[in-house]
Amino acid sequence: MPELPEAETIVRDLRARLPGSTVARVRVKHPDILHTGLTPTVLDRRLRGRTFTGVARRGKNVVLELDAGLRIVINLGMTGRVVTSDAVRAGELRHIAVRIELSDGRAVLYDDARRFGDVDLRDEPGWAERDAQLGVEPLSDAFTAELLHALTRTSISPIRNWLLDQRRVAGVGNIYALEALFRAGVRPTRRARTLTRRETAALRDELRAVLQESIDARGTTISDYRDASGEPGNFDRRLRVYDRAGEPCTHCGTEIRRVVLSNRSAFYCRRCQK
DNA sequence: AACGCGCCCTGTCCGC
DNA sequence: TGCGGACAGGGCGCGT
Repeated sequence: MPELPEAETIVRDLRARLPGSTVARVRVKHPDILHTGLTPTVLDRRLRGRTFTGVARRGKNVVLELDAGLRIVINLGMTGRVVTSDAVRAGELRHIAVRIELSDGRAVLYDDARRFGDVDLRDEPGWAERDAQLGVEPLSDAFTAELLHALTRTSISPIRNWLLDQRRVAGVGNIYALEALFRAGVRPTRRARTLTRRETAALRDELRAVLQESIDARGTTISDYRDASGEPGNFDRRLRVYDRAGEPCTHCGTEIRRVVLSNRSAFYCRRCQK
């Protein structure tokens, strides 16, 4: 579910609620969402008494920062939510996998119906390792047209698949990859290395635009995404191709097509996208 | 080495 | 109303 804009929205909400609070204890209901090697006992023991100092985002990951350089790294998978207990009604969350109880009586809750998410705990060097696995932040100054062009030269993958690989560009998922490709006039099936300089420049610009516009709208809610305040996002009304198979293209009226790439749907306008 | 596929798991929707 | 199948915003591990 959540891509960069949804993670960013959650991070901004938590940033207003979490720093300064101290962990009392941690309860894990579904240990299968813990990162490989991490156990409920270790998580509880290492977090007790630690104080939250900040909240950050890296790609699609929500990063809860604590003193002593500790970080809780949360990948939301398809249905993950991170909220503080004071922001939701009792009973609203039906799949709480991890509950981080705070000394002020509140709790940080990780809820995940499908349990595709991942909760990890990292010290400073451990975080550096994870950070290094992720590609460039698309909203950063480092994400230039030059860089995107250079990175795509060696790949024969369809550009949609290429964009989903978090080791290259961090934070782009299926929705925003397809929306950016539509705006840039590039078909999702095009092999990455065949994009012209003009096309990679347009794709870079449109990716940044669509991600920023979605952040401004507090993300996209298809069905169950909610931000850390429990509110749905508003960007779904602005989607031009995602999940619009059979509907007319907003630009030319041609029916939007659906194709399957690597077992995941891709949507495009065959007239507007070359 | 890079790539695509199957799979992880639960919920929802659609056709019969 | 019930049931089976398809599908879902992600990403890992595997075989090629």
